[in-house]
Amino acid sequence: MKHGKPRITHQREVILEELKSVRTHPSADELYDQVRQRLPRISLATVYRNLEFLTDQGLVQKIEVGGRQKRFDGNPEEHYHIRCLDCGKVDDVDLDRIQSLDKSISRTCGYKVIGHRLEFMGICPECSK
Amino acid sequence: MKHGKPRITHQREVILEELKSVRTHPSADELYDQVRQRLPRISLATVYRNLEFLTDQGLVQKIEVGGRQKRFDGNPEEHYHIRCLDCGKVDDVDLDRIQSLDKSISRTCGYKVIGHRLEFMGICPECSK
DNA sequence: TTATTTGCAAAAACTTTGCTGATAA
DNA sequence: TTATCAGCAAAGTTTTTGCAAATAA
Repeated sequence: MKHGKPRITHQREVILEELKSVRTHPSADELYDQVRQRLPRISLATVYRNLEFLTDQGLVQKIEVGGRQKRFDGNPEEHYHIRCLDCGKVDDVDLDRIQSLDKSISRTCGYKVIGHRLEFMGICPECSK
Repeated sequence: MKHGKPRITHQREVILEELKSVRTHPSADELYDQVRQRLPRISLATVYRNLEFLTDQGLVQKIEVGGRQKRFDGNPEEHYHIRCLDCGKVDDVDLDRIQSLDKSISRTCGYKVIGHRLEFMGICPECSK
């Protein structure tokens, strides 16, 4: 974005590995806690900067679901999520991306449609009990 | 939520009127600027508190699209939005709510599905020029 | 060597909260 | 009258940034 050739730093590798190792969709500070178990002296700013970097590189994705904090997903493929309205957990949803939506909206709204984001909301099995 | 019988204050009325009067989807501070033209001594905290109140009452809705700030919509009916990736503007999208999605997800993911949110992303006509 | 990255601290951006006086009913 | 609400200021939460030291290549 603003710099020259990116470097592969240890922090960067560990952040990517840890994010890819979980199926949850952690916020930056949750991932920070996780990464600190391997790199106790890492800073939260480094986690934020690298999550931004990895997102720009297309290696992970930033997901902006409801709630206050942004979350990150080790799977860069576009897919949909469901969020528990009780505990806030975010899971993946098994539904093919609906390509036809973008085309149908392009025809009606005057925007150049680039993509869409679909998020389901519900109560997870644990919270349902 | 925590109080007894709500009152109809002047601030509350003006905030609701102003939000209903625009088709944009202002953030709290944008609406604050707008409302201040009629109530110069209102505080941003009052705007935040009343937007929360009006949302709880189902008179408006809080929309949590991409970007940093939450936005508010004077139309409480569920509908979809499209956001310009260039200027950040949010418009309504003319597409019926896809009820079938919730049912199909209920069958596959174990969640009790309550609803969904669909947001399109694109470039608005002005930014396309 | 040297340009990029880190850690730290400070700032920024956005939102919520405590308190006292004002006000709707 | 009185419980709710507003305004103000302060604090809380999340994210970003400036800078000097560390480091990948």
